[in-house]
Amino acid sequence: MISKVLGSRPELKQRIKEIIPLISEVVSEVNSIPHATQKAELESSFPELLAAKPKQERTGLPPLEGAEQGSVVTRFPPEPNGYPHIGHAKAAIIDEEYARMYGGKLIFRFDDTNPENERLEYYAAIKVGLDWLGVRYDRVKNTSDDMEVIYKKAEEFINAGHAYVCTCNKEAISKNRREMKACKCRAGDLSQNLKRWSDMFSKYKQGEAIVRFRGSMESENTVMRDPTLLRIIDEPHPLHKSKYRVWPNYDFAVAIEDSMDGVTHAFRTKEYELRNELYYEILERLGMRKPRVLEFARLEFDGMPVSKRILKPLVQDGKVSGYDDPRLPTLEAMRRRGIVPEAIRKFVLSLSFTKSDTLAPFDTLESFNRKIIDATSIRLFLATNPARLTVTNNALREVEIPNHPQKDMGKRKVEVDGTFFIPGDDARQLKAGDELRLLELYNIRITKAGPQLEAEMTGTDFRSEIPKVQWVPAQGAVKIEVLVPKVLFVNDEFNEDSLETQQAVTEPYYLGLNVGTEIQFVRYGYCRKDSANQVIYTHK
RNA sequence: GCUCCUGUGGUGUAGUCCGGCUAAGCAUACUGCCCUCUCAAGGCAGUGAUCCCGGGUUCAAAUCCCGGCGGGAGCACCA
Repeated sequence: MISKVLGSRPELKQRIKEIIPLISEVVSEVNSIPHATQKAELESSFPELLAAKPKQERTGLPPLEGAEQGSVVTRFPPEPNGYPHIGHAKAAIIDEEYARMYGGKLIFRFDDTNPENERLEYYAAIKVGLDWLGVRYDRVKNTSDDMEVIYKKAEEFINAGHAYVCTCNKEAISKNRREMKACKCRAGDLSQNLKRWSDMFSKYKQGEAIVRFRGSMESENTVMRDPTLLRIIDEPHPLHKSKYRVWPNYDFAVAIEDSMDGVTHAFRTKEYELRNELYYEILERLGMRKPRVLEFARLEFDGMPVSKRILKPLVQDGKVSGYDDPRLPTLEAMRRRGIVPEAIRKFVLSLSFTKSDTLAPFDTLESFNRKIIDATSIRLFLATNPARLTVTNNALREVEIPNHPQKDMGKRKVEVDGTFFIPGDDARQLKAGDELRLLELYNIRITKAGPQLEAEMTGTDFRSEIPKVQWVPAQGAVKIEVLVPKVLFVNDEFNEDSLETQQAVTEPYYLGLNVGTEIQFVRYGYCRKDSANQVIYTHK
């Protein structure tokens, strides 16, 4: 009660000591009145207090610190070294949402400074993925197009003594870092550094020399112990072939690019957090404008790894069919499976912008997806592990069945001749004498149970109290396979049963549907047509 | 090992900065009812959280302070 009063009248806080006795007096007075009388008093004098508050769902991301309407610039900087996945989606959607929220701009920048990893097909795949997601950007660029600027900044650094060229081998550098010791290269004078720098473009071989940031070998933050800024890579670049062989590494390139591109808010995942100090320090010494760097938790689904290190062998060993295998968290796989971009966006936003580690709930994604696709999914009958059913006194030739219970999606004509397939699971539970309704058709009573069921029609009127089952006419039944993706990894072990194939039959109407159509098989679940004889199970 | 980040129901989050208008909101999952020729979608209701633990400050702490513990990440010439 005290809290309530202070909450609505914060100015009374100063006089708290005087108020407390007053409040307790009033409270005990009210408490002495019978409950029913209290309620009646409330209803007559303050009816608005009893009205229920409307529920409100949070939408969108939390406000951005330091963001001004109209001047926010964000960027999505993937490396074109693999196929886009849910992790990319999260980053891109956050980048775009904030840009939109503040009427700003989104830059789509390929962070392609390691020619050993980049491939043309990945540039394309990432772009396709973004377009599919519906992420709209205001500018596309490649870090590799700015090499001249980056070289200029590197020279500026060397000249100012902020960087030096180190010719020690990897092991020595790593050892020195751990032991907080400087190597003799660090003490080299400007002329030596300049000479070595120019030699990096010709004389040195890959691995023989790197440009190092002059940080502090004693820093608590290991990132600051003279990290690499540029190195030699002789591999031809997919865009620039062999034009360059000295390439900046991530820290150097990103800081310069973000600053130059006018980025105001740079988002990255948590594992980069220790690199913030370096990022800011590079820009400080270069005298360049500093964007705000903010980090968020990685997004990964339980048992659905995203890492190339894990996925690549799976693809190579044929454990999965490719990067679009429906068990994978790649965008292409999710698309094939029937996950819709709007659902991914809603899902990502529901995760909010936080640094806490997330065990992502695939359930929630499915739920969002189901609500979206339900309105447009055509309803069809499917019988898995089909059992044959003969209705001995069938009198109907044809029925018309609506394609959707609420939406007007047309009707389909289904021919019947008394022989059907029904789901094996349903069939197994039937005994002679059981009554059930063949959905949208008529009621039957089982006369003979077993794998070859027989039944007689008992009426056409709809009866809500008897069980219902979907059916497929035996004549013209289309044989299809249902691919049911399950969790890929269980306890870090590849799940050999992660892809189940179910044999099924469906209505001839299926044949006329385009590949990619989302279907809700009644009483079974949502599936996406993948080919003439295969569907992929989306979710329940 | 060192350093950094993080810890709210089964799950994901809101609230935490600026302690009190909330004996913790929303979503998802689950249960029940309504609607419906689906075990879908939609509507309604319900179950479920000593706000990681222990101290402290205060009239008042999920929120502030101290100390633990759990989880994650970084310690590359990868991003």
